[in-house]
Formats: sequence, C-alpha cells, structure tokens
Amino acid sequence: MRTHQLVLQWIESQLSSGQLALGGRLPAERSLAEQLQVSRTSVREAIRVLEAMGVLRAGVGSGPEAGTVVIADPTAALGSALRLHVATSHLPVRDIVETRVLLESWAASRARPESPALAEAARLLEQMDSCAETEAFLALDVRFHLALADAAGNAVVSAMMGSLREAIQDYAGRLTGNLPDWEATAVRLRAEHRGILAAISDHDGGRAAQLVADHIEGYYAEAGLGSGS
Amino acid sequence: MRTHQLVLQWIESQLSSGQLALGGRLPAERSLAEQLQVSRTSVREAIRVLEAMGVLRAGVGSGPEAGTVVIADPTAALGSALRLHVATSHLPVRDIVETRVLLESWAASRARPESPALAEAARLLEQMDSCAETEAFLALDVRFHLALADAAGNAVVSAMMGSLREAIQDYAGRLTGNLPDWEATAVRLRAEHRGILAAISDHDGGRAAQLVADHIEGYYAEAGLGSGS
DNA sequence: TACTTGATGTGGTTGGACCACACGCCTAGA
DNA sequence: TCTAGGCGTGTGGTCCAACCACATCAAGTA
Repeated sequence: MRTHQLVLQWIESQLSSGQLALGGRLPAERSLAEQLQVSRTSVREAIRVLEAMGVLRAGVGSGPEAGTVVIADPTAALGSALRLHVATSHLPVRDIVETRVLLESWAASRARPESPALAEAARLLEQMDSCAETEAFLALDVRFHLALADAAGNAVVSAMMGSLREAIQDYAGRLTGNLPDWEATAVRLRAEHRGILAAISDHDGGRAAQLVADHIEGYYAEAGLGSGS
Repeated sequence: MRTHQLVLQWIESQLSSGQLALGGRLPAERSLAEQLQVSRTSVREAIRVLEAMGVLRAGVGSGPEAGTVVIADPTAALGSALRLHVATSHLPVRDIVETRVLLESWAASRARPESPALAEAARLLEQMDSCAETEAFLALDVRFHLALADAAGNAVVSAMMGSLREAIQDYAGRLTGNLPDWEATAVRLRAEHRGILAAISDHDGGRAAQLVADHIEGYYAEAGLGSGS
C-alpha cells in the first residue's frame, strides 16, 4: 500500500462515516501529515487526487474561504477522465455522442413538466431567441441540455451528461464551423427545442425522447461527425 | 496556473498528438522535471492524478515492466469518482441503480447475437451452473453483466457500467445478506440470465431490454433497496 | 557453464526550507 | 473614540536534497 493511498483511505472513511461532510474543512496539510504519521508530500498527493475528482477544493490564504474543503462536483471528475481517454483514442467520439443520446432521451422521457429544472430550460430558450451571437447561443444551448437532463431528477445521469458534454466540448465547438448555414440551423434548433418542451408538457415522454434523439443526431449529422477522432 | 497542472497539460498534449500512445513510456520523473523546468514533486503530483484516472501506471524497478506507462482503464477513474461521491451522500444509490438499469437495458437491446462478448457471457453462465459458493457465483454474475454491456459495442457505456458496478460493489455485497432464501434466488437468477440471452439470440431487443430491467430491479427489490445510503 | 554480486535506473518517501497569499489583531495616528 | 495601516500567523504552493526499496542486467567468479 503506497503512502498516499493510506491518506486517501483515511479521507474516504471520514467521508463515509459523516465526520467529514460537504462544506467541511480538512485538517491543515501539516497537521494531517503529523496525525497520520506520513510526510506532507503524501498528504498532498492524496489531496491532488481528490481535487481532480471534484471531492476537495484547496484554497490558499486564511479565513473561511481558505484551507481544503469538501465539495461535490462529480462532473469535473468524470469529464476530465473521459476527455483524457478520448485523447488516447480509446473512447471514440461516436460512442460518446451515442451515450449522450441515450441518457438525454431517457431524461426527456422522465422529465416532469412541473420540474424547476424544466422552468429553467424554458427561460434559457427565451434568452436564445434574443441572441444573435453564435458563441453565446451555443453556451445557452449547453445549459439548456443540461437543464433538460436535470429535470429527470437523477443525479448520476445529470453528472454523466455534464461530463460527456465537457469531454467533447472542444470537439463540438470545432464542428460548428462545418455548418453550411448557421442561421438556418439556429432557427431549426430553436424550433426543435420548443417541440421537446411541448412534448414534455403534454406528458408524452415517448415523443420527447424521440425528438431529443433526432435533435442531437441531426445536429451531428449535419455538422459532419464520423471523421474519426 | 499551478505547476502540476502545467505538467498535466503537457502530458495531455502528448497524448492528443499521438506522441504518447497506449503502452508508451513516460520519461523518467527526474528527467521530465528537468525538461519542463519544474520540480520532481510537481511531476509526481500530475502523475498521481493521471494514475487515479486510469491513464498511467507507475511501476518501480527496472526493465520493460517498470517506469510510468500509458494504460487505458476508464472504469477505474469513473468508478472511484462515483464511489467517493456516493460516500459524500451526493449520489444516491437509488440513482446509480436506476442508471445501471438504463444503460444495461439499452446494451441488451443493442447486443448482437454474434458478438464475442455474448459468447463470453454464455460461457460464464455455464460456469455459474456448476458453482455452489455464493461468493464465486456473485463474482461470475458481475462478469456476466459486464460482458452483456460489452456486447453493445459502445466503449463509453461499457466503462460506465463497470464503474457503476464498482461504485456500489460493497453495497451490493451487503445486500446479499438480506435475501431470505439464497438458493431459491440463485435458481431464479440463472433462469433469468438464460432468458436474456435467448431474447438476444432471437433478435428481440425490446424483450431483452425488458428482461434485463426486471432482472436488476427484481433483485434489488428482493434484497431490500431503499434503506438509504 | 552456472551462479553470485554489484552497478544502474526506476519510482517511493521523507524532512526541511522558502514563497505568496489572505485574514485578523494590534498599534499608531487623527 | 474611531480609523487606517502594518505586521503576525496560518494556509496551501513549490522546490530541493537525500535516502530507500525494488528490479534488471552485466560483469566477475567458481
């Protein structure tokens, strides 16, 4: 057992037992090292790992905002991990898109019309109407789809959706340049978004799921997915 | 930008550009530190992060098996990340099970009868017939379900299935103790497994998906999911 | 030829030192 | 008394030098 893994185990046990909860602060690196009888280096390596997994956030200085505190950002961990494995060409972009269609379709079929996340999605849609800039439009589009995923009320699916999006963020951005007529595409996307929300409002989960699948696959087909990694 | 993140960027760029591929070896920590003009500590912190994400594997000693090499184990990263966030009570076990049902049902509906992974699943089923020990049976059960997920041919779904399983491994193990009659349950599980494979062989993806969903949800219902974390 | 032994190179770990930063007390001035 | 500035303290961030354990390979020896 390597030393930093011992520290990882200790922290995980503190989390599991509830002695360390969301928002809680870890002991200072130096005192934790002394407490566990390991070097500060090993403590720091463990903290780095947990930081990369979205479990901790290290802040310098003094006061309430400083120190190493417990956060909860599953998306960060899954996202960077997926991105790295895409970089090694072991997770094809096609599979990521396919998984996104699967998750988001399910979320749409499960979304409750009265969900707050859905109201947020509707708000975002209005903002997109009065949005001429391509970049801003895409940013709102991302938030719309994430809100759609949240509406299903499944934290794991929400986190996975966010991480999938993050993993192919750059890739999707480059795809936009391939579109023959952005204005026309934007008009179509707006209409499809409204159709999805309408289906959910009608309690027609099956139709909503189908619309979402067509929406996503249609976009990638038009922008030219399939050129490999 | 913290120093170790600079190292992370460098390594990721090497992966993206293909100058560092699967099975390739990273420069030695000391020489990489000198090359990037950072301390060995920072290099090690970056390596730790990538190791936790299943991208690298560090090995001591000398020879071909030693050094820091590039691997591809997306399951490790997603699994430990999910497990940690379950520990912080921010990812309910119920959501994990629900997501597993979603992914595995989809995989079953997509699985091709001629897939090698499906042949592997059938082999595992035979082994389970001549398996009396509860623990060994469950181990084979895990491998069966992972093989089922692989049969869909989507690397992302396979990785996510594996990580979901890993995240609730301990939890599922404890559940087994709740079963009123293990022998009867084992008989039922065997029959359901065969039903799933039969549906796939019949090219009846819809039935296969439904059987998988019933199979998983039935097990957790019988073992008593819902007692919280 | 077969075995032993040492050199070499790898990651693993440690302790110490210094830096930048942010807060909060504490003092000097108005 | 009240205010403004400075300095002490504690935090993480970084670096260095050294040592250890381990695995391999090559040279030397029986």
